[in-house]
Amino acid sequence: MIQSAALLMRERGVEATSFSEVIERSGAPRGSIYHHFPGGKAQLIEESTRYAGDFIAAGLVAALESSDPIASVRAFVASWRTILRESHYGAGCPVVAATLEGDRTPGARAAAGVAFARWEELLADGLAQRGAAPDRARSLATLTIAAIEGAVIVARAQRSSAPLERVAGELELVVADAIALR
Amino acid sequence: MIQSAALLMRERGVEATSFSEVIERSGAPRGSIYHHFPGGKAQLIEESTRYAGDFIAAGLVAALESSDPIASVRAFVASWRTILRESHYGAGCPVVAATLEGDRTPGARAAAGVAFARWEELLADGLAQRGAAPDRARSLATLTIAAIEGAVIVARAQRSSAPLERVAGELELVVADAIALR
DNA sequence: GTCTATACGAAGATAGAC
DNA sequence: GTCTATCTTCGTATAGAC
Repeated sequence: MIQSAALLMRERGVEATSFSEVIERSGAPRGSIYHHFPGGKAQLIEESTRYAGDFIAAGLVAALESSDPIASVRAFVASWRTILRESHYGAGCPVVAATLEGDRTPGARAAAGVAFARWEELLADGLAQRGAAPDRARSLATLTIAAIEGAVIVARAQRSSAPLERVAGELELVVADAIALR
Repeated sequence: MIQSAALLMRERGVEATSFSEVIERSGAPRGSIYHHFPGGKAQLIEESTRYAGDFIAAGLVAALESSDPIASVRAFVASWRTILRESHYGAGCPVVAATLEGDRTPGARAAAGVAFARWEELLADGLAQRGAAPDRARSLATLTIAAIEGAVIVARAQRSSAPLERVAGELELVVADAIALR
C-alpha cells in the first residue's frame, strides 16, 4: 500500500490520491486500512513520502558508486529520464508532491524536507570525496537536486525530456568546473 | 476569481483549491461562477495558470531591465524569496502546481508548459543580449528556471530559504562563467 | 448577472460482525 | 485482520427564480 500510494502521489499528487485507488492498485484488502494506518490518510502519505525518499536515496547511492562525479550526475538524471519516458510524462517525484500539498499533511511535508536534506548530504559528500571543491560541495548538491527536480516538472508540463537534457548538460559543466577549480 | 484561484493554487495545489474558497477569498458572487466559467473548475484553473504565467513573465521582464545579467538573476530570486518568507514557506509557484496535478486538467498543464517556455525564451534572450555565450543561453535559461523552481520546493519542505540562497549563489557563478567564456 | 436550492458523486472515517 | 455497511462531509455542477 505504501508503495502504491507513492506511485499514485507522483502521478496525481497527494490530494488526488484516494484510498480507493491505493486499494485497487495494491490489491490490499479494504477492511484493513485503518488497522495498518490508524492515522488514516495522513499517516499513509507520510509513510509513503519516507518510503519514496529512502528509495530515491538508494538510487543516489548507487549512482555515486562511480568514481567519476559527472557519471554519477548522469546516472541520477538517467533514472529520472526513464521515469518520465515510461510514464509518458505523467509521473514525477512523490516527495515534491508531498511538499506542495503539505499544509494539510504537515508530517508528509516534514518527511519531504528530511528526504531532500538526506539526498543533499549524500550528494555533497560524494562530490567532495570525488574532487569537488570542498567549500562548494554542499551548494553544488543543492543546485543539482533542485535543478533536476525543477527540470522534471518542466519536462512534464512540456511533455518532453528536452528540458531535462539541457539541465543535465549544464549541471555536468558546473560539476566539471568545480572539480577543475580545486 | 482568477487571481484568487492562482493564490490558492500556489498554497494548496489544484485539487485542494475549491470553488468555495475561491469565492470566499475573492468576494465574488456564488451564483455567477458558471456564468463566467462555463467550463467549470477546469476552465478556472487553466485561466489562472495562464494568468500566473503572464504575471511571473512580467516579473522576469522587470528583472531583465538591468544590464547586468547576474543582477537580473538576483532580482528574480529575490521575488521568490519574498513569496516564501511572507507566506511562511506556505506558498510556491502556481504554474508548478498546475503541472503536477495536470492529468485531470490537461489544459492547465499545457498552459504551464507554455508559461515555462515563455520564461525560458525571455531569460535566454536576455542572457544572450547581455553577454552570455549565445550557444549556451538557452540551456542556461532552462537551468536557471528549473533550479529556482526546484529550490522553492525544497525551501518549502524545509521551511527555510537556505536552499534557495545556495542555489542562487551557484547560479550566479554559472552565469558569470558563461559570460567570461564568451 | 446573481440568487437559492439541490442533485449527485466521491472521499475519509467509523462501527460492529466474523 | 478483514469484511460489510454506513455516516458525514464536501465538492462540482445544475435548475430555475429574480
